[in-house]
Amino acid sequence: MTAPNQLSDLIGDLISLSHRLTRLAATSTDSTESPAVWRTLSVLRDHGPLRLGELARASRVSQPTMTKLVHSLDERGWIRRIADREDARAWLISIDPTGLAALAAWRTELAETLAPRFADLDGAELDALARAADVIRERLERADDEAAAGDVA
Amino acid sequence: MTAPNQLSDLIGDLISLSHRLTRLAATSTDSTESPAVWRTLSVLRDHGPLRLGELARASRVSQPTMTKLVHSLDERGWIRRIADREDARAWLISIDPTGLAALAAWRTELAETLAPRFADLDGAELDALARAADVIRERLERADDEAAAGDVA
DNA sequence: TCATATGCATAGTTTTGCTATATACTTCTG
DNA sequence: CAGAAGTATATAGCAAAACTATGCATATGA
Repeated sequence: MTAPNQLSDLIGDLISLSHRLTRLAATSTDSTESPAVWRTLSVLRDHGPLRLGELARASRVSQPTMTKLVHSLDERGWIRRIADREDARAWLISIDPTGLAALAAWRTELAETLAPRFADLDGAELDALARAADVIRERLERADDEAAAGDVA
Repeated sequence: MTAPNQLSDLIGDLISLSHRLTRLAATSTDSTESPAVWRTLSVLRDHGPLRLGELARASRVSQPTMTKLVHSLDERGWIRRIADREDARAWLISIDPTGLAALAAWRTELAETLAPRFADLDGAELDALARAADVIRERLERADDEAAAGDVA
């Protein structure tokens, strides 16, 4: 059965599969970086510069956790802290070209490791994966926006 | 662009999105259980009874970690340890009806929380998600089998 | 200007998972 | 059949990652 008619089952399956896929990725590369590092860099790459608090919400970690993460990313030179001229308490965190390169390298390594498993996909399957990725990305962004509600107005 | 022509980009995107979706799920429910609990129960539900070591590989954790997990699941009554009559060192771990119910309850809670975000999907999008889930599941099982290579023959 | 709110940093703890190793049983060899 | 080697799980101890609570500096508004 390709299409469960219960949205609810589909969501449950997607989450479980995501868990397992995440673990597969985590154990597939030699990278010693935590998943949070790549998640954070990915968010920065997709969104552009964000305040530390916004970044924490988008990456779904607490603010203190993001403070630590940003610290370690900064030491590596993978991000840049730009002082917010409009608010001396705040920083804008932006991904450095070095970080972008590190992210790209990780994605390449991951793809090389996993590609064999996905090499035999036909066009329709590839298309389904790409469409699914788009849908999920869109819903995640929406969730981020809602989590940050109040910032904008 | 709906279909990146680089498989490699698609894989990178899927992994990043999985990370974020996993975090979204983790912070969306009131469940105090670790993701590993649900991942393990899901694997048991899909595969049926497995040896502890096989379960560790399928759930992508080390064997000692799975020993602890199984211990805590056992205390809760969510799984059963069945002595393997053919090998006194080994156990077959099977999901208990209670565990199945707990898993179902978590999936329901998750679906109720997340369904609003996915409520406006059209048929084609739903189909793409379902097909993507099938493809990913298949590749994960294949990865599991390879990790356990040697068991069968 | 003082009170309150907000953004980030720090401290300390809990959770989760790991590596290394021990124990018990099985299997193979002579 | 004894003993060596291998395999399945358990235990010990440690490292990483994320949390809550709280502190400090700046902003905002009466």
